[in-house]
Amino acid sequence: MTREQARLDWETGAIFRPVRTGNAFEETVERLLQAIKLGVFGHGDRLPAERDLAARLGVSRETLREALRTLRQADCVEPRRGRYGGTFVTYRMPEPDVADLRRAAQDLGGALEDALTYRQVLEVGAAEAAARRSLSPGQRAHLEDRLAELDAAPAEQYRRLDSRFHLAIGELTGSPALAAAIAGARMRLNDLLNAIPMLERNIEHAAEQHRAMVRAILDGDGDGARRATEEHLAATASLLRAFLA
Amino acid sequence: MTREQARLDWETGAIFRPVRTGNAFEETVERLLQAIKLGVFGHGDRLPAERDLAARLGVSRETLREALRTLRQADCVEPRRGRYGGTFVTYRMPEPDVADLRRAAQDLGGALEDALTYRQVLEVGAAEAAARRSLSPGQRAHLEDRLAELDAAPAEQYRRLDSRFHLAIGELTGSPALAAAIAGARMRLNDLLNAIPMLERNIEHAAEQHRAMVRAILDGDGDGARRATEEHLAATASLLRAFLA
DNA sequence: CGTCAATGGTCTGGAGTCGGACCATTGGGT
DNA sequence: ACCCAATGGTCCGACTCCAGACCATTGACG
Repeated sequence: MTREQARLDWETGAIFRPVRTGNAFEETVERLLQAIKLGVFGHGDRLPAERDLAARLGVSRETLREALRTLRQADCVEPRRGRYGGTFVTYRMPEPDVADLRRAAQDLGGALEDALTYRQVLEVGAAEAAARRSLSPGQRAHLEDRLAELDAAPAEQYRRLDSRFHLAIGELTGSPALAAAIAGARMRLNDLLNAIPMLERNIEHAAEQHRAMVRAILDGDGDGARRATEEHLAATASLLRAFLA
Repeated sequence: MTREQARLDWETGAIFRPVRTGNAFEETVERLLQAIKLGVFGHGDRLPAERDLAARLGVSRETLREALRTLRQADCVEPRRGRYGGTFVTYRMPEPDVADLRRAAQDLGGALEDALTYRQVLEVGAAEAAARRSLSPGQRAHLEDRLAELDAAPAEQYRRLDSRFHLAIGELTGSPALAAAIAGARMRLNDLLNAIPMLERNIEHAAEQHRAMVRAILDGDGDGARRATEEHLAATASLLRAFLA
C-alpha cells in the first residue's frame, strides 16, 4: 500500500462512514427505548399517537408498529385502544448494578473513550453557547425548573431527571443540530450512566455542580459555564472509570 | 394544547427526529459530492473501487452505482473500465461568486445559524481535545503537513486544502464520532464556505490563525487551542455574514 | 344513552434496497 | 503474445419499507 493510499484510508473514515446505521425497524426500537430511558417519558406517560410518531421519526406506521410490538413484548409499553387511548409507558428503571455497568462497558468496547470525548466536547460547548445567548424569560424559567425538579427528585427518578436537565441545556443553545447531537451522545452512554450506583455524596456534589452550571448560564458567563460543565463531566467520567477499574 | 403537551412537543424534537435523512440513493450522492467538494478527492483522483466504497458506505453496490451514474451525468466523475481502471474525479471547484453565496444561504435559511453554532462547538472543542491528548510523532507530522500544504496552496486549491486541514484536527482527537460530526457540520456549510471570495488579506489572517491553532495543539495548550480556533471561526463567520448582509 | 372523533389493528400493492452471481474490459506481468 | 486479476456493467430474486385505505374499539360529550 502506497503512502497516498494510506492517507486516503485514514482521511476517508469520517466521510465514507455508513449512510444508514441499520434497518429502520431496529433504529426505531432504539430511539423509542432511549426516549424512555433518557427520561422524556416516565412510567404511565402516553407516547404520541402512532400516526404522529411515525411521521416525526420518518418511518412508516407499519415499521413503527413493529417497533412498538417489540417494546410491548419487552414489557416497556402497553397499548390501549379507543379515543383517549394510546401507547403508555410501563417501563421502570432498574436498580443500578455494577455488573450491568461492566457489561454495558464491554458492549461499547473501544467506543467508550470515543463516546466520552464526544459527549465532553458537545456538552461543554453547548453550556458555553447557551450562556452566550440572550435567553428569554421562558427559557430561563425552563432551565431553573429542570434544576429544581432534579434537586427535588426521589432516588428512583434521579437519573431520568438528570438526563432531562442535561438535554435542556442543549436545547437552550437554539441549535437543533446541537441538541440532537447531545441527545445522541447521551444515548450511547445512557446504559452506563444509568448503571452507576449513586451515593448520597455523589448526588450532593453533582447538585452543586449543576447549580454552578445554571448560575453561569443565567449570568451569561460563558467561561464559567464551560468550566463548571467540564468539572461536572470529568467527575462523572472518573466515577464511571472507578467502577470499571 | 395543555402545558404538558407543549413541553413534550419541544423536548422530543431532538429525540424523535427522523431516523433516516432520506433514501439511500440521495444520501449516497450527497456523501460522494461532499467528499469531492470537501477536497478529499481532487481533479483526476481515483475513488475507491465500487465494491469497496459500497461496503464502507453501507449501501448495496447497485445503489452506489446509481449515485455514481448521477454524478457522471453532472460531469463530476468519469468511469474507466479494466484493471487499474476505476471512477475518476473530473469535478473542478467553481470560482467563488457572491451570487452563489447568497443562494446557498437562502437554501439553508434558518438552519444557517444552527449550522454555525454547531460547527463552532464541535471544532473549538475538537481543537481543545486534540491539544490535551498526547499525540504521536506521526500525528504531529500529519498536522504540520496539512498546515504546510495549505500555506503553499495555489488559489484554486485553497478551499479544498483548508477543509482538509480542519478535518485533520477532528481526526487528531482520536474520536471517530467527533471526526464524523465535524465532517458533517462542515458539509452543511461547505457550499457557503466555498463561495466566499477570499482576498489576499483574509488568507493571510487565516494563515496566521491556523499557525496559532497548530502551535497550541502541538504544545498541548488546550486553552490556547480553544481561543485560537474560536477566533478563527469567528472571523470566518463574520466574513460570511458580511457578504450576506 | 347514542354519537363520533381519535385511537390502535390490519391488509395490500408497489417502490426501494440488498446480496450475489455473472459478464465485459483492460493493461501489467509472465 | 498470452494470461488473469481487478475493475466497471448488468441482471435477478428476495426482503424491507412505504403510503394509504379500511376496520375495531373506546370514552367524553351533547
